[in-house]
Amino acid sequence: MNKRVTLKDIAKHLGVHVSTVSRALDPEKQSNLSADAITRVRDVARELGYRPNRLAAGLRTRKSMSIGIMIPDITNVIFPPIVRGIENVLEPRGYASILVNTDNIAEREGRLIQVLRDRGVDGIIHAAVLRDDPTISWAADEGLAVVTLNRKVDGHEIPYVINDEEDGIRMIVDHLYQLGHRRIAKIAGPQNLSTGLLRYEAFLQTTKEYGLTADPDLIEVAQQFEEEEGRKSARRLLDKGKPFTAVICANDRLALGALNALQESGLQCPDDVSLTGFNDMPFLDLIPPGLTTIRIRQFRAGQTCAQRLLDILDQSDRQAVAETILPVELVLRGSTAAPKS
Amino acid sequence: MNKRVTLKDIAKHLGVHVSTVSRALDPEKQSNLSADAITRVRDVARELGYRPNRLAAGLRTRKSMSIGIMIPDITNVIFPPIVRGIENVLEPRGYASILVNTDNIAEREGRLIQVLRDRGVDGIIHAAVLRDDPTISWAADEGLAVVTLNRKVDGHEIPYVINDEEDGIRMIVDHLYQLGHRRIAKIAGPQNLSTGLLRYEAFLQTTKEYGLTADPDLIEVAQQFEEEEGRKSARRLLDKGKPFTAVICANDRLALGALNALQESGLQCPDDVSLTGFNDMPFLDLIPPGLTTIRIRQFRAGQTCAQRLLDILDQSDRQAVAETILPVELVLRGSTAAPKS
DNA sequence: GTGAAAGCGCTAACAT
DNA sequence: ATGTTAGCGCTTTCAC
Repeated sequence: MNKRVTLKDIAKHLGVHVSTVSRALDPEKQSNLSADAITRVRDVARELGYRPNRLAAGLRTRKSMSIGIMIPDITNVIFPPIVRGIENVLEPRGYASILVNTDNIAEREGRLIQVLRDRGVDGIIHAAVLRDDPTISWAADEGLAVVTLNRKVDGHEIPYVINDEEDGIRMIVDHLYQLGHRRIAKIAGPQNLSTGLLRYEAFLQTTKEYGLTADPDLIEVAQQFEEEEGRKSARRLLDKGKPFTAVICANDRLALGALNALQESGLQCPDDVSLTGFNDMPFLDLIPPGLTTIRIRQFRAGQTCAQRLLDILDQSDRQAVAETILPVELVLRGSTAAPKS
Repeated sequence: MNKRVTLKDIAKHLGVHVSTVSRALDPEKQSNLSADAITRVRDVARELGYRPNRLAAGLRTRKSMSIGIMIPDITNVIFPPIVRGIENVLEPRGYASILVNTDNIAEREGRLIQVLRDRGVDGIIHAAVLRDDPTISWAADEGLAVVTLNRKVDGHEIPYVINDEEDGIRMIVDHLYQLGHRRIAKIAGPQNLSTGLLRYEAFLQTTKEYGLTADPDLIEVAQQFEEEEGRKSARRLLDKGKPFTAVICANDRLALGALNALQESGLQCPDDVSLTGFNDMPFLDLIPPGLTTIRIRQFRAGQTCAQRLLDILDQSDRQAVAETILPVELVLRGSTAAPKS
């Protein structure tokens, strides 16, 4: 356990002042130093195995070169690609990321923002999707650079990156409509999450445009984006006895749960009921009958978010592209077909 | 963008010295302070919205209260639960984690260890599984607390947490043997990863114990733990023309690829060939015919690793439980059955 | 072109 | 029980 080499050590070694060493090691400041001094410092630095102490530098410059990533839960398969996308952009620029999981609990989210701030992060990418929380606005007010993913925060000019949820739902409704479906049920996601709300609203809007009757009995709202909730919701739809030929689910996991419920009731997908998801999770293509879904480019969303954050960090005026809407894509698989009748 | 409240601000507010404020806010140091002073400081701290600057504290105490987590790739579904398990233990204790992805590239791994050290992490949990890299030993030598997951580092008393790979393979071989399989093929994983090597060695050892002939023509070594490699390896096995009734794959992804190759060749699983994986990835149960596999408790592995790291961090003597072997579990599904005859 | 000095915010001896 | 002083390692004015 040898003590770490500091600027002072290098300075002592060369008989120069620490500030000289500091300058020699900073590409920006080398201009006003003798070329000779620069090389000598660099050589000794390498020789002694010098590594800068970023905490000390950060304390002085008030830039920690670290950012916080807030997501609901890394074990949810849609988030790892987002995280990787973010790091793909940030890491080459010298930023480290501190990852925190909010579990969609407001209290936890608030606490974690504090934690991130205490650690001096320069910015936060907020991919957790609670619709109403005051803390993130507060963080932005406090001077932290913030970009949200999948959400707009009302009353604040916090830049956001969202996927085109509405277009996704539109493509699904259109696809089902073209196949001949007219009685389309909906299993919506939690309405306190922006994705849940947006997809639900888009469903209502689009079905209306297509002249489909919005039968309240054909709509269920799941409390969580989880298989079990999808199962229960589908059960409730079936129990009501109202006929339907297709079910649009707010995400893939709800759809997988619904699929399970249908099968338990002896219904075949897509023969008896067509089913759609949203997200295009990994491995979804391997699960029969293959879920028709909307593909979101999670990796790219992460990259884009990170780029927006860098934009803000680079230009101190804090003005950056306010809105970015990423395109989504319809993926056709075996779970949708023309209704029998 | 208001400037942050510091200890000095509180001190000025109360007309006391910063050190008094510092002490009043530190639960450990409150003993030798008047109860009155403590409450007054706390009240003002809350009133002004004081938040400690951990970078400054860390610079002074040489403890950043942050740790590094090194994994190959967070988008690999087996790692998120590990990460969550780690944070489940570390976060309540006030540690933040910096996550880095090595992509199993030695050069990248070395660089990232440096990055973590530059940021003053107190320790590293190393869940990347390259078998030979000098850098992690170097980090341990430098005084960083290190725990590895899934790997022992030779010649260093670095504590490690591993899953009982050998027992897993043994259970699989036994299961297939009981079913009546005698000609068992193997698709091994990359041999530069400890899991790849350990599972391969366990296969050789166990089949020998069971008196099964180790036909080199029934063994393929995949270059990556990926579906496509599994597919190719299975293809090569089939092309050789040697008969086999079962294939033990080094992990689930290789097995899924192999399954694909079998099906393309018109072979049914398990009717013509039984197939096994390793890990029990999420959603694996939904993919037909259901892969018989070994379940690893990833979340618990993460928790255990974190606990070991805390052990080291807490007791300065750096002596902790050197080895932890976690039990694994056989999960029977539809991909294994008795050979046709 | 380089040195001196100050200070980021905090903690930890050492006083009193 | 509290104040004084020093310093973690770095950057950055201001001198010369």
